[in-house]
Amino acid sequence: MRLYNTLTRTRHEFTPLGEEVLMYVCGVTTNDRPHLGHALSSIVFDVLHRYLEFKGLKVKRVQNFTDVDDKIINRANQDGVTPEELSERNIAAFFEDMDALNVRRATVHPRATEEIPEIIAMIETLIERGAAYEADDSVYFRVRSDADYGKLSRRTLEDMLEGTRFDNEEHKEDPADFALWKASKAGEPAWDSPWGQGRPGWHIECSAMANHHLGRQIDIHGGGLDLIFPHHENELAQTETALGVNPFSQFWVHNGLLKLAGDEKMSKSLGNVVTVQDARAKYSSDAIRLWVLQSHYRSPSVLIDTSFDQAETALRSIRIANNVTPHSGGEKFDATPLRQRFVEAMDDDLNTPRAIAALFDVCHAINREHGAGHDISSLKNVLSEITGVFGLTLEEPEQEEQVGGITADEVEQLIADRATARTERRWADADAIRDRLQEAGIAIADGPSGTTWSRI
RNA sequence: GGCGACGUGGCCGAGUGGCUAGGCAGAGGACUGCAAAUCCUCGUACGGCGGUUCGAAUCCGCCCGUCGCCUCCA
Repeated sequence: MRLYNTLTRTRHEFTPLGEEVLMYVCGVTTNDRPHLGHALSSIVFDVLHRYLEFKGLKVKRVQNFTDVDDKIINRANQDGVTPEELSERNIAAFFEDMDALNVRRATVHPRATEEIPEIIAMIETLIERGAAYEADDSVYFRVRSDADYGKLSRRTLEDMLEGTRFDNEEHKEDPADFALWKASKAGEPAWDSPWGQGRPGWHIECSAMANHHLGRQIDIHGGGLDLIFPHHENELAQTETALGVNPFSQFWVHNGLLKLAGDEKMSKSLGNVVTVQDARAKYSSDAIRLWVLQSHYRSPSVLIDTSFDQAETALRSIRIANNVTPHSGGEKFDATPLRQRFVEAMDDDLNTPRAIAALFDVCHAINREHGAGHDISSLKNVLSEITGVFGLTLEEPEQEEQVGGITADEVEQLIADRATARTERRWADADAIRDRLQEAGIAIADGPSGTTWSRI
């Protein structure tokens, strides 16, 4: 398959370096519950993982938690809890939300605070190599020591310095240098280090965790577009310098960001953050995933008020096709060309919108060919392969028993009553029963072999 | 200021030179007692102005508009 690589700004053929695909995806900072942007990113890399497995590859995926930083400390103080408690709570929330969205867990979910020895060791290596220096109990990366610095975000140090105000309160040699280790203030979480009590900088965590769990060179490094600079630029510089490897990651894969109607960015300051919890209270995980996958992963995804409703409606037709039971006999329909369309779309830089078009065509073919008396078992197999890669469960939405909630037995009884009314041509009575069922959230369909029903 | 992305039919959203995207909404038809679902058919879209070309949504130039990053960020 071909994948777009932010480092080269082109698409090229993806081949893992070793027997297993090594993939590192930047996870969340545990200062709050996950929002839809986190869900979007997690779903994208979950689908990439699933698709690589579909292609027969073994995948080891690591997704970290940044569980110590300024935002966590501030938020914990504000909420009157310890940073550890806050992180613990939000890590639990992350798993709760992502599990609900059917995002498969990574092979390893390391936490920065549990990787302090690895982080310190890497910082020491950087100092030994002359790429880092201690100043005022903190340690900084010497950006000028890396001739390649800026290659991922394609900006030069001059670009960065121009038009940017660096705070120079710290004792940096160069304003563009960044912290590897931060001396802690009183009352802040702190670990012992050769430079005194402190905590790791943001970027070095990922370098250390990727190295610890995946090795010195990896295949795919993922994250949101907003992480390219400075996070990934710095992570790349550190790792390539410390480990003497180039490239640290074959592919840098970045997902586009979630936007709201009116091209507005979702952000705390605008007060428009939609949490995963809020979204899944109203919509199925399938609808959220389908919405995410209906636009290309590198494009910005614009969430409008009808987005999830549209996805729910679209999903119903996929479920209907999924519920069709193939005839045992009949001419066999060959689903290979449709499967091929799916594969070609996914092979082309994970083009899920085109892959979804193939999925809907599979659904239409199921209905059409089954209606024509053909054997659709191969279509059903392809449908299940595709929905598996997309992580769609196709479960009927669990609906609370509505006002005048109704049991299955009662539904069967009402349908029987209606059948009687229909044979007696009492159409008004029959329609009244149908209306009543509809109000209770039951849809019925009259088919050649009788009436079937489902909760809507 | 630097770097980058984008502007597609009512809405969402694929598509990098000729060949059906797809979804939602809508219209007509088939089926049905009527529906629902399903199936068939339909919209001839590509910000504007030029240019290149036999041919452009797709390449080039200019203009208009929108957005992202530039040490909080998936």
